[in-house]
Amino acid sequence: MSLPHAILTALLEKPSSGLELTRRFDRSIGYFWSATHQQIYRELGRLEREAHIRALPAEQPARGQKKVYEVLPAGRAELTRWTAESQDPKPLRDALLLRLRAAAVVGTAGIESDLRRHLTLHQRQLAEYEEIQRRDFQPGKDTPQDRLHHLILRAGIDLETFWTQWLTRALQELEELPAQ
Amino acid sequence: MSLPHAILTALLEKPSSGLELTRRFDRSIGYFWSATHQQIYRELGRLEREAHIRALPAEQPARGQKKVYEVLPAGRAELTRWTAESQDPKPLRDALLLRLRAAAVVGTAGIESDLRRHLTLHQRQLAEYEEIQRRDFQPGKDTPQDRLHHLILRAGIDLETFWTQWLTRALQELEELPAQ
DNA sequence: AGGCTTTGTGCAACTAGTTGCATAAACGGG
DNA sequence: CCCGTTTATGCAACTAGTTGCACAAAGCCT
Repeated sequence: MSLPHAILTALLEKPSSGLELTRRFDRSIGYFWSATHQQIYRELGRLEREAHIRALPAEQPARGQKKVYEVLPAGRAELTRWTAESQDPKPLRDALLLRLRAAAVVGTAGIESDLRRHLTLHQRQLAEYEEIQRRDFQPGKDTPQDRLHHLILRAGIDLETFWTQWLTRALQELEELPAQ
Repeated sequence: MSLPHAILTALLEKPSSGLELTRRFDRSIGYFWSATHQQIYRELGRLEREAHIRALPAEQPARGQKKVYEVLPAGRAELTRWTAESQDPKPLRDALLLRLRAAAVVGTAGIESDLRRHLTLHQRQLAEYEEIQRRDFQPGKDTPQDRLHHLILRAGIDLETFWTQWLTRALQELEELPAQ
């Protein structure tokens, strides 16, 4: 139930077309709420129907024609409401931990290479986040917005740090285990 | 695509009925792959149809009658295959980070109390994990199974530690922010 | 014996996300 | 001017997870 709110947030930051949104999701909001262009278009349709957003007037709004959306007051109100609403954290769901648990029963053969691959991916993601931090969060920039964005980025950095450390340890443990 | 494998793992650890599985999910596997009893029954049905598991012979298998399942060789083979298979980590999806990003646009009013609530919940979960660690992982127990289970538990502990630290910092930052 | 709660199983409808494909305009090169 | 690529929009079918409810047996209390 969060995709519409992710879109409202993105559109408030800057009115955009479906494709522009898709690209921006790939770079920023998508780091913690990813979406495909199909999802985004479907949701834009819904939000427009509910009068939370509207397409900016264009000359010839035809198929294959860029359509830029902006948020209406009702949309902003809904986002404000949702943001302040109390929501339960949803339980962790991680296939890798599950696989390790399965490996404890059927044997660890073959899982090591995938752990190594995951480690590389998380290291890469961590490097990307740190690059963003270096580039976008110089000591000078310090508006409330910057501080919040930095806080969110820090969550990403810390999570990726956790995974790289944990995976390193996991690989070490696997090595010490008697071969099965 | 992991629930059937979670169930196979649980059944290999110990043959069980649907309700027993549900309870065990609440205490162990469910910490990283939760499921409701409805999901579990549906999946048990599927797994039985595909001959990955079978119900242990009972006198009168009627509705409202306990049905204990065990894993068949084909089921174990499938679990072994899945465990060793290469799988991409799925991108982070976290509503709280999204809400904070929204708050950067529409204002942080009202979000603080929920952050505090989340902090309490994560602290509680952390305490629960640490209790399990104390109880189930004494220095003596050191079979390969124990080591893998401990490794998984440590992931849970480290994740909850991350969240408590990050939320503490987030609350601190919010306080320092000019009221909106 | 009659009703009340617990144990156990399960269906049906709904919601959210994913995958695969279709379509059209615009643009750039030969 | 045709033709392939890029930009842009979108539908349809599928998969997975959630929510709400139903129903039967068994035990337990009075």
